[in-house]
Amino acid sequence: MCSLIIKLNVHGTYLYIMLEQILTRHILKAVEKLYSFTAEPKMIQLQKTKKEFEGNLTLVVFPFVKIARKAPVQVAQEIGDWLVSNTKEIESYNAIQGFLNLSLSNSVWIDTLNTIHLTPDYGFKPDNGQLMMVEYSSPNTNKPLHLGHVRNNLLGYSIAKIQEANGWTVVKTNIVNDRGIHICKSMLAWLKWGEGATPESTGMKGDHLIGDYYVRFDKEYRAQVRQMCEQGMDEEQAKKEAPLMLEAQDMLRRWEQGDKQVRELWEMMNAWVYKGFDETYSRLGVSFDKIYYESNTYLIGKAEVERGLREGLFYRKDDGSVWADLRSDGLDEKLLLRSDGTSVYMTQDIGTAKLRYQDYKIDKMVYVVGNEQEYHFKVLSLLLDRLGFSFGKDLVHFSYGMVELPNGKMKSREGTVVDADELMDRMIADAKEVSADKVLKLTDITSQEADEIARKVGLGALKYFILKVDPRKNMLFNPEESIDFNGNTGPFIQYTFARINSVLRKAEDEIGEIKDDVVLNDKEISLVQRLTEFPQAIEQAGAAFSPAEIANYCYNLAAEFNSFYHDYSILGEENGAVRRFRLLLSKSIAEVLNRAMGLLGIEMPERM
RNA sequence: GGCCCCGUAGCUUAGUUGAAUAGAGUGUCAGAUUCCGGUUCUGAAGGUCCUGGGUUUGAGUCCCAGCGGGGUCACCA
Repeated sequence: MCSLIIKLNVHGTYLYIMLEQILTRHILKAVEKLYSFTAEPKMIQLQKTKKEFEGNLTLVVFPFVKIARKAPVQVAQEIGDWLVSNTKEIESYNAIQGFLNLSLSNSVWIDTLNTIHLTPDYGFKPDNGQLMMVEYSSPNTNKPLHLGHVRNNLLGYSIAKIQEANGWTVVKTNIVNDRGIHICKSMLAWLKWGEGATPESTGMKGDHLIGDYYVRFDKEYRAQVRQMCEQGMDEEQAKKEAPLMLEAQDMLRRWEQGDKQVRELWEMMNAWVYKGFDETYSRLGVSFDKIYYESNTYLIGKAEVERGLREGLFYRKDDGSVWADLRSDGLDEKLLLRSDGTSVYMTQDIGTAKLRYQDYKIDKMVYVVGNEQEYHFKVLSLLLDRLGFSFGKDLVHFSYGMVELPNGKMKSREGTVVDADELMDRMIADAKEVSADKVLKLTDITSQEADEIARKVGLGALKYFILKVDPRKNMLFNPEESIDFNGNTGPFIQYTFARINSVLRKAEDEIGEIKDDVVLNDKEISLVQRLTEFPQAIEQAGAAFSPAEIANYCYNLAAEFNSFYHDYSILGEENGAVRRFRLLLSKSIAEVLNRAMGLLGIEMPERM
């Protein structure tokens, strides 16, 4: 029997032509024979049959009604008749209005499941020979990571995994904003009020220690401004002339001049922060292949802007500032160098791009940055294109919505943030509490294993909570309400996985390829059909830059399995052939769930 | 004000290229479980898909206008 899934061996990997494509071909042929019309594949609209109707896949026949010049039902019947008598995959049909519901033969499903089982990397595409760089995280070094960064990191890591599954070679990168006035503020506050405090002396994580001085600076600075206003000074003027601000600016100048003392302090404090970040990243389970620092790229950016100036791409105003005129592209004029010659954010991004382009053959550049910076990336795209970077024009700004608290936006300076480290601690503690009595039932478990399970479940809940929502949407996080562990959540899917594994452990020797002698029930068919949708889910998630689509797929698959599991026994099934089928089905589902959740950066516990 | 994004059950949300009676979760109420592991399953209740036009055999989805929310338009990053 010819396999329904055609396998083409290309460099050791498989290409799939799944159910829909096979059926599409059959239908094209049917239309050709019946109506002497060569239809385009685009006209074949196949969708999953709704559960209130009989069938697996449904053809929408409206597009052919005009060609056939017959009533929709009649067209559906004619195509249905043709398919049943001329193909071996389609066993029966029913036609309701303009909808042709097709039922596939039992052996199709068995063959499909066997193929999925025997295919390594099922659902993943072969190498497309192209390189995609994904920039994400991009922290400032003056404060610890908060919930907003968590969303960024999870989205960035996940999209990198998803694009890898779509055949790209992905380089994950991070641009650390390690220079600028904000860092000088932390440094200055530490000098003034730190009394030599170090992470070692205080027992604090370095990033938190520095963050406290950033907050301290702001507090003292505002007090100064208030005082100056009380003495009759205009607020705008006070903000500019407050001694603390002047000192910070002076420090930035000394930094730019390479002042030894300032540079040493800067390096010491940054090292503390990096150590703290590394810990957070590692707990969060994200990583980078290459890290860039703005202190290394801003000068390159300046040089690029000056080259653009020489080549007539940009122009200089009387005060010495350098600008790009983007009005012909519907945008405005954009500052590239200040009148004192120093660089701005845009300059740095140009420099970073240049350096990356030297380091890698980038075919596609993706920036994972909040939607508040959409204008910036529109401009950056135009500027890079003008400067001759091939990836500039088609760069992707993977723009995502803000995480809001019940009382509005998070503000680091005001201390109204949900700290990333604390949040992870809390999630893991919650997971531990929720599972405490259940884990105790697993008598052979060590406390170390229990901790590991709590870690996976707690982080799984957090990650899924964030990744399941459409990245474009702003999301609300209420610190008062804990993240759920029931319903459409990470632990729900993890639990399904753990449960399947529990079954499989008891029948390992029975798992393997199955023969064509089992008649499947509706839920089994539906589950196999779900499995066939996995490659599509990956493709769509990649095209739409949406980890949420993977999360959705996982939920539907897990929910459907649980319903099946409730209705039918696997190990208790007496018919050996049926039992073997159910075992293989369960195993395939567990594998797909595991791989899919892996694309979200979520680890799956074997037991929980 | 210009430009961009969002608006679906009380809350959180799914709904790719238009397609059958708009799906879930949560919360509320009512049930199931001799267990292969109840973080499960089944059911009830809950909808002017922001509003009004338009295109179409067919609109939550596409187009136009408006309303509401957010963002952005810095010699900040």
